Amino acid sequence: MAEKRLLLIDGNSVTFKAFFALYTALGKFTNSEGLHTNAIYGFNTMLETMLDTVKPTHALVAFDAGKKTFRTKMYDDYKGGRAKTAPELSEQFPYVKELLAARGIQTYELPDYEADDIIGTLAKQAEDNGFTTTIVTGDRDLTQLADAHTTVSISRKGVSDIEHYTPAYVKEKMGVTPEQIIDIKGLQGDNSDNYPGVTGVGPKRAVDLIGKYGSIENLYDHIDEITAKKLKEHLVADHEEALLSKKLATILRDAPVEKQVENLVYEGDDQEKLVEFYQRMNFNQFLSKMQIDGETPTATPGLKDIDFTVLKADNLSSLPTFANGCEFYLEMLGDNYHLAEMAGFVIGHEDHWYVSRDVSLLQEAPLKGLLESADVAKQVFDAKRTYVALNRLNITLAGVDCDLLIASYLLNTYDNSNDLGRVAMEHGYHQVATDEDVYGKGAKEAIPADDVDFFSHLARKARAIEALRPELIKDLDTNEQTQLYREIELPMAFVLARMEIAGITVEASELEAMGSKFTEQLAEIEQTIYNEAGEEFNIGSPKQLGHILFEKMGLPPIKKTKTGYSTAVGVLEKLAAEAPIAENILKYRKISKIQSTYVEGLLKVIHPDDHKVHTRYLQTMTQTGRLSSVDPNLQNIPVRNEEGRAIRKAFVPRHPGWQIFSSDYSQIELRVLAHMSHDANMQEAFREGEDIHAATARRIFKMGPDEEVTPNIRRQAKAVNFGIVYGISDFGLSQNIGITRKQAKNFIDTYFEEYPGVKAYMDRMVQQAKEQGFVETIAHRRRYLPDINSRNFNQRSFAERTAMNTPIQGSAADIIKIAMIRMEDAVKDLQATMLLQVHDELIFEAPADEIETLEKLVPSVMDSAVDLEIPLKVESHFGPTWYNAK
DNA sequence: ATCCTCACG
DNA sequence: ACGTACGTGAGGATG
Repeated sequence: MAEKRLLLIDGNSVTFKAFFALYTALGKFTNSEGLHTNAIYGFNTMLETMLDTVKPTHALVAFDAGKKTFRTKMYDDYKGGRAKTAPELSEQFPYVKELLAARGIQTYELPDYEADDIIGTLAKQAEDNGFTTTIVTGDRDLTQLADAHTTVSISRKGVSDIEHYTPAYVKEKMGVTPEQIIDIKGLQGDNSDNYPGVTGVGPKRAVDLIGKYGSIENLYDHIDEITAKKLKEHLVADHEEALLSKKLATILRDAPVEKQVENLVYEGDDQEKLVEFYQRMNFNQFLSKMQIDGETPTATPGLKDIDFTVLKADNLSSLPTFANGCEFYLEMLGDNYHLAEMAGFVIGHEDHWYVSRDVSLLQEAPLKGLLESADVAKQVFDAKRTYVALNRLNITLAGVDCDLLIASYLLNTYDNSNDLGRVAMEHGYHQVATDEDVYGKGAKEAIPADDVDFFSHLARKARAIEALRPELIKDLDTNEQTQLYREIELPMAFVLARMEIAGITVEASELEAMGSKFTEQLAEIEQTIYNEAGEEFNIGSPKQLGHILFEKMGLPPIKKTKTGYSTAVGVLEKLAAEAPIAENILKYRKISKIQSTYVEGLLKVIHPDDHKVHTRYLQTMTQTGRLSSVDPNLQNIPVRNEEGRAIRKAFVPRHPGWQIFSSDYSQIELRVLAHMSHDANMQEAFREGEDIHAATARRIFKMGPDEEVTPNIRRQAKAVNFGIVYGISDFGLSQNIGITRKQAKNFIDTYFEEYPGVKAYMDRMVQQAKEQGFVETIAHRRRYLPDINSRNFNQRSFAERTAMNTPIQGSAADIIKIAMIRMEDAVKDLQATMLLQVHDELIFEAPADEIETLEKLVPSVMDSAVDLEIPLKVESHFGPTWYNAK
């Protein structure tokens, strides 16, 4: 007879474990309907592991039927005092059961009994019928069921870290046999199940006593042998409790379970149901895994076939005119669309899809005309990427009506994936795979050689754009985000595209000259440090450096990181007073940072043909609405110290005699705060044109009108102003300006007394986030804050600070974006070109004779971008290089 | 891949 | 009491 293997799972216990194992990732595990899925996901992970290792022929998952059981009848307070199950968890139970149905596993619950008793009873039945049984649970109590043919598997920390309890392992680990577990629990009680046991007996004594006497009953038969006086007293006094607790701890082997173990045959997955379930839960990894394990290795499960026409030079004329618009997607491998090879495209509408690998067809009629026509509406995913790439083919994309990527980002900033398949799944659409699924990743990433595979994927992308557009557009409207979308973000994409294409000229020779100077300096400092340390080591390794400083040289470790000693700037600065090596390390760090990131980093990305660097602005990345810049990042070129600032000498205009011109908003975030909070005192300071940090200093230090604001006092006030914008905490402020927490708290309290409108604003934002789940900027940009009601102090505090900061930072981002869009039009008759944006600053190149014009024009466009309750202020600078534009 | 450090607003 | 400033990207070391 073939071996019969039974898998029994404690559904409640494992779901609980899974929920808490993935608790920190709770925010990431939600499906498109807002259902939390972390416990379902974790449960399935555990299930996969167990199915793989046990290979069961029979299986069942038992659940608790309700709160009241025969145990609560025996003892009122059984499992009393437990915190209510979090709603994020309880909502997941029905879906765990649905998952199990799709996986071909029966579930069962029995009124008045716990899952444990069902398992105990079935395990007994299985034993009598010659099964080998594996029990899965998160609860150690079930180890009492371990025997020669029954293993109890307990998940430890995560969901895949599983410990297998055989009788021998129980004995080794717990010091008693499985049958004696209940005696142990009888004596020591159980805090989580809330029953007492014997006073003064903990795990250690319980194991000792049971080891010696075998059982509670035998122990009481020999109670006179106990010599420890206090212990004996307690045992006698708590005799009844001990017996009751033992009874409560005993798992039934004869509950009235209606299932017969022979009927628990494991049927295996219902493929169709499971695919549908995974899709609904957004379990893309499990979906991909099915694809790998499944019989049809190239097709993602659940994808239906799609028709397409392959375009060739000789059938281009068969293309429709697309009077009702079309979907268009240009495919390339890799992120950097300035350079990436274009692999193919799809164009079409209403399930007529035209595809090709030959992008040069786009330069032919009628395709070029279609793409360049403002009258043919194009629906795309990532307009900026498409525009820049088409520009390389001398095609100027026009008539873009909808960019699905931007729409999705505005609806929820967490949906910032640049993958169409992923975004589609976020919105519950599953008829398109992710690029990773089709193209692979890492070294194996490639466009499929098979035409059907590749073209189907392209066609599905186009169809997804068409299918998702109406819903997303409607959602934007519901959120009052249509204007943000149509008038800010969509036009912004093209402004950014043109800035990226323009690029900024960087003189390699300048960087190379700096580089050789730095190389010499580094060698020199390196030698000094080796001498001071008494040996050579890798200064760039925090680990080796920590060893040298704090172990070999015995300096006091001021701060620790997760993995060792901190060697961050703050720490080294404190050490510098007593150890000159610290000073040298700081100098070494500073120079090697400039060398590797800026000199070498920039040299690597200068385009050999035009001597420019072409960054990419990520428009759908940040949680606040700011842009970010990559490849290279041109938003963090050094400026705060002179050595680094010199890098800016390499950034020059594209023509000799031209100038770099830069305008920046002065204190834009504090002005936005003054506007949004309507705080009269802060608004007055800005209207009077006061130095806001000095004004704040006068207020929080209660200074008289004739008292002078010293630089140090102003510096402290400035830090408080910054702190306010960040969503202040006394600790953060105290760290930043080196005062005690108490002093910091005083500053903050006084600040809020002096600027009561600001205090009210902060409270209002947190309140709003709690009530509606998100905060908004002046242009209705949203950020959802699911952690705002978290029971975890840290998560909640972070969400609160974010609620205060995001409307400020995000509104400032809104303002400069509006200015940038208007700027293009404002400078269209000039040769001046907008090149860079650095959050509150715009950088241009222009002929010298246009500078005078720009000095008036640029600030006027910037300060009139929005109408606030207080004026915006803009300052301008220019010079022959970026370095000189100060 | 992840941590640490450090560049910017 | 909890452990903290907000938002980013890049390079180097390390597992």
